[in-house]
Amino acid sequence: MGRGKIEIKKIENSTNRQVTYSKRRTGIMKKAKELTVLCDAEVSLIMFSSTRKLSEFISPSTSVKKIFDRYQQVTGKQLWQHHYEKMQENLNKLKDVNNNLRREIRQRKGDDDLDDLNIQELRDLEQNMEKSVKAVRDRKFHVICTQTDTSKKKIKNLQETHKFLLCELDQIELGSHFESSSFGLANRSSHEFAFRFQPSTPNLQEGR
Amino acid sequence: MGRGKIEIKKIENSTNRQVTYSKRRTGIMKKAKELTVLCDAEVSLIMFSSTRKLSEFISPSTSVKKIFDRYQQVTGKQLWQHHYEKMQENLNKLKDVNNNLRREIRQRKGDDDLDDLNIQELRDLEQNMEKSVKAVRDRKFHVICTQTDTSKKKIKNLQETHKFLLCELDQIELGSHFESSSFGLANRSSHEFAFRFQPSTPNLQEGR
DNA sequence: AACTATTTATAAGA
DNA sequence: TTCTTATAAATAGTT
Repeated sequence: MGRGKIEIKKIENSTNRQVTYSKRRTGIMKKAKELTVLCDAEVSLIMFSSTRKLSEFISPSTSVKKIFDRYQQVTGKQLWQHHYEKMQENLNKLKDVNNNLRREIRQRKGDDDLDDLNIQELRDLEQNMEKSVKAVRDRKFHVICTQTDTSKKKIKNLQETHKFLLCELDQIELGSHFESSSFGLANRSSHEFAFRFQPSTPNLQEGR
Repeated sequence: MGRGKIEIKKIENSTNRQVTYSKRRTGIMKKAKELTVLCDAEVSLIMFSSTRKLSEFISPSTSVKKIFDRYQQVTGKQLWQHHYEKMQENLNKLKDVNNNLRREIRQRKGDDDLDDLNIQELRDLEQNMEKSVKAVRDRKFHVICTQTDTSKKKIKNLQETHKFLLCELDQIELGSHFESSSFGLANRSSHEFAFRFQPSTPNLQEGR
């Protein structure tokens, strides 16, 4: 339909191809619309040009998602469904595991769910829990011991620092007496004290 | 394009509509094919007739899935993605919950994971577990008591039955002596015994 | 983007 | 559904 008949094969001239695409795209879109209206059909027409540009026509009564869901139903091609179902399955499995874990915790908490256990199961559970309490208690003792140990060391450290300070103080007081009596500069001694006090106890803060 | 011009509106005559659909479907499919070949385009044409019959044309170089994936990419319309992401989110949440539950159980089992707890948490856990063990123990005792109780009742029941049987036996033996001595029918006594024995102990089986 | 000669699609009828 | 055919519509090549 045109000035001359053309062979249906790829148009090699890029410009020509583009022009033809544009013209025919308009044509096929019109056809799709007419089909929709005349025949009460649902049409989805999606086109990508060789330059990857998207054009689409969807019957107003529907949507791409609807068309596609229906397409999947009819063809039986699952495409995403598989992925989906696997996920759902996973979800349910996790839920199950979750419920079992919760139940175990409830039993171990003695909340309820104990009614389902028979005497032997109760005995086992009790024994198991005794063992567990012991483990927790052991761990607690261990922590306490460690802390006690640390405390002892701290105290020892502090005592030594204290002793050292007393020593220093003695020396300072001796010096101060000497200085003030020799040169009469007693009001300068407090500065001297402050100056010498701080740098000689650098590990006071570190004794954590 | 035909013997007469037609208005583009729904063809009310069902048969006509069907015929037109069939003809135009062929036409639009041909157009889609030509577009694909001539212009090196990727086309997806999906149609549902008013009778819900599916027809499709997909460019040979692609597939419905590819076309739709690309469509989603280009349009940004996510379609299924939302559903998907929600599911994934759910899955991750469940996994987290799961891990926390597992950790709690491990702590309650004293397996490991106790290293993360400080002294106060350990104390609380220990106390909590002591309480739980008590609950389990109580439940065990309760079950034992119930069982003991049931046993006692069973025994009592059996004892009474036994007593009753002895009583009956005595009477039978007395009767038997009397009968056999008075009328000399000693060989009939065994039947009488069997007859009277069974119906007089109907609750023997019920003592479970 | 418009024109138009020609091909193509198709409405109506068989 | 298919064929026929008159006619409407689409479009290739041109401007």
